[in-house]
Parts: sequence; C-alpha cells; structure tokens
Amino acid sequence: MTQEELFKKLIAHSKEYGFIFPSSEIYDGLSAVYDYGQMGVELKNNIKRYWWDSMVKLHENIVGIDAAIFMHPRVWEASGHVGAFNDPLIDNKDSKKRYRADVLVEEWIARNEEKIEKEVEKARKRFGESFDEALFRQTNPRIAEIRAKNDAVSTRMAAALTENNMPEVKKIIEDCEIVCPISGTRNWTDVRQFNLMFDTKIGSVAEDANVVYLRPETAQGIFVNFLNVQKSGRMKIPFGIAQIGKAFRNEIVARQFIFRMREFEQMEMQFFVRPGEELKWFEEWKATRMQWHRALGFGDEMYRFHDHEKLAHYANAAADIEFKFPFGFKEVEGIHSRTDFDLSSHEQHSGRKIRYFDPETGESYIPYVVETSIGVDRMVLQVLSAAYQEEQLAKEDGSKDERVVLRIPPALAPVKVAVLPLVKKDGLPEIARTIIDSLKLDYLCQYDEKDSIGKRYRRQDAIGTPFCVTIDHQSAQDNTVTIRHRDTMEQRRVAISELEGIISEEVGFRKLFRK
RNA sequence: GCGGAAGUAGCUCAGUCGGUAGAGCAUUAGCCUUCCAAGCUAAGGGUCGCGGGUUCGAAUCUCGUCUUCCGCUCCA
Repeated sequence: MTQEELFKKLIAHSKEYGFIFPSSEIYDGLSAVYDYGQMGVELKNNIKRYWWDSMVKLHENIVGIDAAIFMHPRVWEASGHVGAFNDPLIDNKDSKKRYRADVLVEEWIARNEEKIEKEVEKARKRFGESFDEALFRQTNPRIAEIRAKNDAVSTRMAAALTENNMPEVKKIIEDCEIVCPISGTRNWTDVRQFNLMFDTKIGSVAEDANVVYLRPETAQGIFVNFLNVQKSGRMKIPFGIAQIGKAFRNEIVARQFIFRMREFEQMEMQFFVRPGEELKWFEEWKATRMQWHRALGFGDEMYRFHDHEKLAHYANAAADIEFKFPFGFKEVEGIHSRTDFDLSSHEQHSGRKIRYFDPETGESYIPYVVETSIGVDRMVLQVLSAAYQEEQLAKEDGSKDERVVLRIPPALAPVKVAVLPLVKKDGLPEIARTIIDSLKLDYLCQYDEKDSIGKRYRRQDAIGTPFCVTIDHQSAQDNTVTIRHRDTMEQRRVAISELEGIISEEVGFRKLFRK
C-alpha cells in the first residue's frame, strides 16, 4: 500500500468512525474546514490536556490564559501582520505555476549578489597574493553597476509593497526581465494581493462599524497580557504563559485534510527571559518539546528538527519539529526565539511601558521571548496517521484475517474501556452496568452487547480503545472478568476490584511524563 | 486563480446498447448464546452533485455549473 493510499484510507476511517467530518457536508462541504466528531473531540481534548498538563501543571513558572479571538485592530499593526500577511502573487501563464512576486524579486537580487561574488573570485585568482578584496569591492565598476541595480530594485520593491501598489510590483518584475524558472518565459499575469487575515465588523450599524480581524495567531493575546499576568501572578523571569485557542488564516490554498485548515487550533507557550539568555532557553525548549513528542512512543525516527535559515521578521533563531506524515516530513511544532520584537512593538504602538523590573538586580528591561507553538489539528493528524494500522492475523484454522487497529497511546485514546457482556442474558448485562458505573467518573466507557464478541473487539480496535472488559458466566460466580489488550489482543482474567488499578496505570499521563 | 482527477445508499463500488435504481459491508429490530469480523429472519435508507438541452424515455448522450481531492503558493 502506498503512502497516498494509506492517507486516503485514514481520511475515510476518520469519517466512518466519527473522528473527523467535512464541514457542512449536506451542503457539499466547505473547502479546508472540518468538524470533529464524537471520537475526534475526545482525542483532541486528550491531546490538549497532555500539552496543558506538561506545561502548566509540571512547571511552577508557567501559567495559562485564554484570550479572546477578537483583538484591537492595532494589535495587528504592532505584530506586523497587517504589513507582512499580505502576499503578492503572480502566475506564469505558460507553466501555470504560481509564485510570490516578492520572492521572485528577492531571488533575482540574490542571483545578482552571486554574480558579484564570482567577480571577486575571478579577481582573486588573477591578482593572487596582492589582492585587496575590500578595495576591489569598492572600486570595481562592474560590481558598482550590479550593486546600484540591486539597490534600486529593492528600494522600488519596498515602496511598492508598503503602498500596496501591485501594478508597480508587476512592472518591477518586467523591468528585471524575470523569467519563470519552469517555463523560462515572461508571460505573467497581473500581481494580485492576498490578505491572509479574515476580517469582520463590530457594531450593528454599518457606518459606525469597525473592522476587526479574527486573530491569525494566538501569541498576541499573550503579549498584550504580559503585564497583567506578570503583576497579578507575581511572576518572576524566567516564566511562561500558555494558551490553547483557535486562530484563522485565509489561506489561498488549504489542503491535505486537517493539516492546513483555514480555522485551526494552536497550543502556544511564550517564555519570557532575560535578554541574552534567549538562545540558551531556545535550545532548552527545543529539547523539552522533542521529548514531549517522543514520549508518545511512535518511534524517534518519526521526528526530526528543521532549523530555519531564513528567519521571520521577529526571530533570531527558529526550528521546527517535523513529523513523518504519510505525505512526508512536515512541521507540527515551531520553536522560535522571537527576541523582544513583540513586546517592544506593543510598547511603541500602545504608548504603554512594557518592562520587567527585576527586584534583585534593580534592572528594568523588555524581556526576550522564546515561543513554542504547536498545531492541535496537526497533532491529531499525527496521532491518527501513526496509530492507523491494518494488521494481518493468522487464524487457528489457517485462514487469513485482517483487523484495522488504531494504536493510539492509551492516555490519548477517546474511549478507555469497553465493557462487553459475552451474552445479553443470565445477568451478565447487569454486571457490566455495575462495572461501567464504577469506572465512568474517571474514564470514558462504552457498553456494547450487539453482535458476536469478536466483532465487538474489532469495533473497539477501530476506534483505538485500549481495554475491553468481558463479562462471562464465570464472572457471575467469582467476580472475575477478562481484560483484553488492544495491541496484543491478549486476555487476562482479573478480579473486578483490580480493574481500576490496571486501567489507571496505563491510561494516565503519568506514564508519558515518566519517560 | 491555473492545471489534473472525481461526484450513484452511512462506506466500497456495479449499472451493458438510453428502457422501472443494484450488490457487499454497515445500521435497526427479532432469533441464536458463541472469547477475536463475515450464523438466521426482516426492516429502514437514493432529488444518481445541481441546472439546461437532445429524446416517447437520461444515472447513461450533450452543454453549463457547483463541490471535493491532488499539484503550484503559504504555514501551526
């Protein structure tokens, strides 16, 4: 089975067993929007709790908040999103490929820089020992010419982008005679602007209404509350603020199931540190976060770091944790050293001082920030794609059999226990109900008496239930039941009174945190 | 947006030459009581994505349209 087939099966399975449905399906669906079903919401909630506990419960110096999705429009000016979240796009009509216009121009500039380096190399060979590189760079006319061209183009480009002047951007591309890397032609469409932020209006009367944006990231809710939390919580640097919440991006193309959606959920923690210590903490959080992923037990080879060479406007170091999805290694989490970009920018835009006063040293400074930011939906997809297995079984009579099993880590599994009376008479259902009543306050349980016992086991395998408790005739006599493990399919006979202990050992987060 | 593929029951699909809409699985009820799917009986479930055209008659031919999936772009 190819990875592509596997991915398709996973999507079908997710729908069939109530994990993930296309949004508004009875109206033909809405592109790149999905709903979580009865199983999906449990899985997602468990993932969120695993993250929240690992951050907030296990660290004295990390606290949580839950900020609103609507924020003051000026927040997005301060954050840079109003400026930087606009992508100018252009298509080549021959190759049918789409490019970011600004990237095309940047690449053109970079190629010119390479030409300069070649000139320098040539000269170095020609002059040998006596070569004065600095002087050559300053005086060589060819280099000066290229430099001047590059400077002129970047100035024009910067102006065009700040003015949102798309015809000018196109003219720059034409003037530079930039060709499509695929088709090699200059047959371009117009440059069009795509704003990735959703907007809406607050205020019921149209003329009084103010445009507000749905937040494109949750981080700003933390930054604007930095002083509130620090002061009311008496937090001392270093400390962190964690948040789980929805964010919205009007992606031009959102694809690959729930990997890239227009409405998605993030789990973010912003860690505030002394300036100069940010890279130490950056490394520390990289390691901590990787450990969190690996504890799930999908195999260390499923993960890798990807260090960013090109950094966003706010960062001085950045790395991704990538997971091997059926469609390749892709980012699930980003760890960014955001410097003091956000807090200083809010200080400037709001006119309020956003400083931390260190009572021990008497210093006052704007803290630096190390961010860990993970996509909840991508975690759900990660768990589902790692857990989904089609297993070949050999039956006793030699015939073949297959089962689909979701090997979800027990702590994350939607249903923890299925309680199954072997037959639906002789008092067995009543015993099953008693057991469920004793477990349901702590664990999501399912009761099932329909169909043969084997079929019921398969149904539970398909949704990843780690334990099936089966009540048989012996149970009525000696208060024992069999407990069947999802992964091994092995069964053990245990006293009903032992169930709670066995289950809690396996499905608690304790086991993950111990690793 | 451009290019490619696809839309028939909850799922997977069949549907011949244009002639009353089908199967398996799933679901529900009943029977049977059995520790690893596929025992028996019955039932429910369809605007064949949508709209126009051709035709006595369209799931089928034709035109249009919508939606989804894949690629290009972006990122959590």
